[in-house]
Amino acid sequence: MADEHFPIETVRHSTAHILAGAVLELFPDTKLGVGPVIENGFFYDFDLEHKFTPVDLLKIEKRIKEIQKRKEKFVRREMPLEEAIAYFKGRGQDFKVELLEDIKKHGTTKMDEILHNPPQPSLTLREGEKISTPLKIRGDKGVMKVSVYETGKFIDLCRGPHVEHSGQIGVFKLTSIAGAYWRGSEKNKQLQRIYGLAFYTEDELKKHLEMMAEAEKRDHRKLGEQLDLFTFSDLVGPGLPLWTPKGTFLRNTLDNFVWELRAPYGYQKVEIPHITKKDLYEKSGHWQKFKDELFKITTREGHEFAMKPMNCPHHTQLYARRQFSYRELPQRYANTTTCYRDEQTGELHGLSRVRAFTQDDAHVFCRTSQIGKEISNIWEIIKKFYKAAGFSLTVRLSLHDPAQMDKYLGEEAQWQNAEGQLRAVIKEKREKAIEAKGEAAFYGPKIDFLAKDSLGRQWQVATIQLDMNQPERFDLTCVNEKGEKERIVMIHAAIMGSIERYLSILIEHYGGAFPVWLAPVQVYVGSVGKGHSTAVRKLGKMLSAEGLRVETDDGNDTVGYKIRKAEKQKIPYMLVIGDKEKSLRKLTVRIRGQQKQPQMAVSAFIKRVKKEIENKT
RNA sequence: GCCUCCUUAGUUAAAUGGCAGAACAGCGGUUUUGUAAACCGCAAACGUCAGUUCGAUUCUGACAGGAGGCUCCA
Repeated sequence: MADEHFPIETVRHSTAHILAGAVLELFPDTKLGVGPVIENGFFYDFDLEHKFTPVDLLKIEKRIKEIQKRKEKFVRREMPLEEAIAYFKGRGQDFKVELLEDIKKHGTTKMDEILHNPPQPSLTLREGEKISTPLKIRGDKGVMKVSVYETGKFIDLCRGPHVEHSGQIGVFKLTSIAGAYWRGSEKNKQLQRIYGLAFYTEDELKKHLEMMAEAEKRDHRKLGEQLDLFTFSDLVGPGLPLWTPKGTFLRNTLDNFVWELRAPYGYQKVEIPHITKKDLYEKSGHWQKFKDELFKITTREGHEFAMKPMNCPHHTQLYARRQFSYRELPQRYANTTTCYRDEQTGELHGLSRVRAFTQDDAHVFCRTSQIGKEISNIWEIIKKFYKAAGFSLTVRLSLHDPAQMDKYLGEEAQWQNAEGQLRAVIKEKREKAIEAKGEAAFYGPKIDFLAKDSLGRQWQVATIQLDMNQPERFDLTCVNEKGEKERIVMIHAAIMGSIERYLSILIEHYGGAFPVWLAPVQVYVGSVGKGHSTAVRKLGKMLSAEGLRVETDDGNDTVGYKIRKAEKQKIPYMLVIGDKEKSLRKLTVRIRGQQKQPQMAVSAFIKRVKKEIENKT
């Protein structure tokens, strides 16, 4: 058990240090990268000839435990920069030297910006520790100094703070070995990264491991196969899911739900081809930015086409078909349609990252004065949609990064304006949003929605994007009250984002046990014995006629076996028909995941199921 | 794309430098069953292509596919 007087980040960070120390003891020639704190634990990057194996992880764990017993003190020392450079150079710690040289040149290692999950160093210090976060310190005589921490023979460049001695590090477990580029750039050398978990107590670690095991059980790739929802084929290719009847049912049902929610707000369905001449993307700006990720097609006459990686440019051409009056605006075009992106093979993952995905996309073409109302409406749709599945939403305002304007279309002033518009909507709606610099799309700022699932994990889901660039590029206008051409704006609104990705989240959220309204099969009807087939079929027909999705089974298996099959398919209701139910006056109803079997009349059962469908529970 | 690891029936999986053993699912039969696995039988697999070897599912390499990361993500 770790000392709870220290913030958990400190405990994790110190654990990372001891990990590095243990690796150095076991593999003395190791060069050290960096070892920050991440969610639930830490990692440390190493460079050495030897390739770590899972057996090494056990050895390293053992050595860490030994160091733990030694209770080695974390001693903070301040060294003049030059001395530190010489020191780490002498030990062959080239990466540390590189970091120090950077401090010398730029005054910072820039590591925080580079790391994907920048550690949030805690400012809480233990008593008697005066200096905290700044890694570099300007000494009294103007000599630049850095802080190093010494534990036993191991010394690391570090801003601290740390626990007092190695006996106080966290209850930990080394979880995996992975490759990671030095400083996060694929141009650099790839180091070996060891990931670890660390908590205050055994109990917390155990709980976390249990959560991970539960997440693994719910892995949508596994459940997708078990529940027969989708599949992949080596002949078709990676990242190209094929949808079974049950999976297709889920897709359509979700899409219909979105459509139902959109209907009151005046959306109209449109349809577009899935390929285009490259000219469209040259004009939109996508070609220059994303040409490597496009699936390209050359026609027999030598013209270059591309599969559409998104729908907005096509939709602009729908709007551009004629001149609209301000009276006809907003024009709201909704389109559930598949997009294609040539993702790197290493990035593909189940349904969450694929090469062919279906967007529930909509574009609102409106006047600047209409932005607030339109975004507010989309926001309402999103809230209703995610509430139905029991997700709690967090909102993020994704802004541009003024330091990297080359990443974006348009001018700084235009961005300021667009972002101001979004802030105004958020304020007017009295919603809370965290602001995130550099998370914007290249054509405009976004309001992103993050959903927390039943295991407490957060996923980015819906997004509303304000685009002032593409209307400019495609010269989209309306005629205003004065008879002048007025520049319009475009709002991108996806509720699920991608159906594939949303389903991956939904499958894991429900653990495959979909609510009745979504379940591909809602009711299972099985027979007890030979004489009950007719009654089973009759009831099946009766329930189907009521619009329920029923699977009947009068095979010659035992009742226990039939129930097992239905439970494994996570069918919400199971009915067994035997002598007792032959008359169909009273049904014995088994509810998924429950042992009790309430008795009810057929009509009462139908009423109950229909009510659940109605309420989407 | 990069790093590490993996690839045996539909699925889960065992063993092996010299015939690949099983479970579940499937199919055929027996049984007619009361809420998470009745019984018997049958069929079905070493990802692909090279190399080493008398002989390769096993060793080596390439390719394909997968896993965990990294990079990327309109």
